[in-house]
Amino acid sequence: MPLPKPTPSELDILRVLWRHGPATVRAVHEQLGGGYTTYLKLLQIMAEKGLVTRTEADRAHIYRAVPSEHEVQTSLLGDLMQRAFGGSAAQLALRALESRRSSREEIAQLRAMLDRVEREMEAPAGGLDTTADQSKEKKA
Amino acid sequence: MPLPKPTPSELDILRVLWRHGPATVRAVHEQLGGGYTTYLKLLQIMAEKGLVTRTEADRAHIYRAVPSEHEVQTSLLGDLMQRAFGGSAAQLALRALESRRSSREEIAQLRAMLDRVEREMEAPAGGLDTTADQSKEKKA
DNA sequence: TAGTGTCAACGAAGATCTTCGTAGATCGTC
DNA sequence: GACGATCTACGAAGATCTTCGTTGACACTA
Repeated sequence: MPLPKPTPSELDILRVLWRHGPATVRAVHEQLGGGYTTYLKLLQIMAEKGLVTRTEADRAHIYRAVPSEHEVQTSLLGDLMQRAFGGSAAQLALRALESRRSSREEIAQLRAMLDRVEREMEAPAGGLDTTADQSKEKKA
Repeated sequence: MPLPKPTPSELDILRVLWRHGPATVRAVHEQLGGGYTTYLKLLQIMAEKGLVTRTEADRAHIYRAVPSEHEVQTSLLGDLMQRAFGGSAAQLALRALESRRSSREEIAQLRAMLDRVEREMEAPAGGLDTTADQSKEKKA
């Protein structure tokens, strides 16, 4: 198994690391509030799980997120898609859009995405690889 | 608080109830495999939580899903949207579509949805600016 | 009526998640 | 060198989730 799915608390921490970059326990703690050792413990567990790495050069260790935000989003979404949408990404997207606000720019992005998806339907890019895992990212 | 978010196991059970309609513990158990009393216990807990109701007329009680599939999907999606996508439904939808297969029909549905969303953006729905919404607001 | 099977109820165990207190090491300062 | 602040490590408690064994009630039947 590549990386475990982060728990809600772990996701909170990852979000801090994605936004602020590598950080100490104290920095995370100050961003999120609550007990200092709570985040120490969580970060230790996350390091065991492989969700973060740490540098022990200084006395206050520096933690870095391992998976990118993109990867985690894809993973969590794949999970929910399987569990609640019968594996249909489109049904999920439909549900996401149906009662919530989006900007014009986002709508334009989505149209472009639909165009792309439709184009790729005609060009057989790969087999029926419907794995729920995060797949390889096309490096830009 | 309306209804709690179903746990993964509870969601499995709800999916059976949505697909098959009201069912006994045995029916759920036969659909999902595993120990009989596991589902008995889960359904009892779900009844306490309000996720299902039950009819005790017969010796084998009949359980019914309380929230619709639609409602649960919306709820779980809203949760994930907040936790992992900074509240952006469009970003979530984009991520859902970017590496997964959808049918032409689903893509057409999505385009229609985008059209609708965009139309609703332009039509202020009523003369009054009843923006009882969450968007831009000067702090009080 | 004794035996077999099905049912709900209950309790408990194990896993995971979250939180925090305490202990011990280290650093800076007086 | 003593003191206080800061840090890691460790353990444990409480909550939730999942699973299952046992018990007692009930029903069918030979």
